[in-house]
Amino acid sequence: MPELPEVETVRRSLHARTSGARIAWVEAPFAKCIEAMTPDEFLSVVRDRQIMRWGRIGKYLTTALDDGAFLTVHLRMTGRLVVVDEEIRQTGAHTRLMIGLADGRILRFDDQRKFGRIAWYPDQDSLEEALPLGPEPIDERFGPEDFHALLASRTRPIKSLLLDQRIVAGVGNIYADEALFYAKLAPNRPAQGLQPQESRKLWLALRDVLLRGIAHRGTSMRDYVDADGRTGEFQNHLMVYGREGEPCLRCGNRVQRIKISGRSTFHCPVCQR
DNA sequence: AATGGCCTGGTG
DNA sequence: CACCAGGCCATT
Repeated sequence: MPELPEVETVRRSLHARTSGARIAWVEAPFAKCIEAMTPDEFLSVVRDRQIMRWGRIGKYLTTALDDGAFLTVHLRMTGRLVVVDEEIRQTGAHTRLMIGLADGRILRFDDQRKFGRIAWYPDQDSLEEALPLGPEPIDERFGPEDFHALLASRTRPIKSLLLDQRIVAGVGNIYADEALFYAKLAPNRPAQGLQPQESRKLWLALRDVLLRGIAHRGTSMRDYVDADGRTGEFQNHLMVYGREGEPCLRCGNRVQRIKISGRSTFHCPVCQR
């Protein structure tokens, strides 16, 4: 499930492979994956444009084109954006969109569950307006007091806030559970009940686990691979996520699974308080 | 704030 | 055969 570290890993591999490439053609076996446009309309705005650089905002991949326009790609659950070297238009079973590059390669968007979306924006302002996201937790300008202020006025469980992209951008189910584990906080604690020293611990844990996720090139539970088709390896370093019934790696008690905001939530009821 | 819909492959 | 996974959006 691509969260901030996975999307950042894809961004890096895409940038290394496709910056400077020119778009030649588009084919959309699943037209709905393009937001608010038909495939023909999409082709008309991206044709012959050069991909300048790949960026990331929260879980959105962004790409700047040479005419000032931007594309965004959201992989949602099962989306993959891979660069295919063969000139053959080889279609995978779940290929939803192909962006043909002038050099013969293909930027292929595969998505088993059809949740992922690509969008085009004429400029940076319209892009930012369309994505009302909170601050990046790994942004240097995002301090512990900023984080505490976001939590102070809210009654929802702390985990719900971590998952809310308008509060902080990029955190999903895996890294939320991991950060709460490292901060030793129960996921259902009301956000406003956190003491400044507790929110500071969570701030630290969140940044740490996201940066380590990036360093390990993301978590591959089932579908996730980067633009080169490589899996990540942070799944080998998870403390609680997916470990229901197994011993807590800190205290030995059983990891429990509960539901918060309709999401499976893995935690240790003994050392997370 | 909580719930349902979008989706499809895998599981019980 | 029913149900679950889950990010995000729309609806209540």
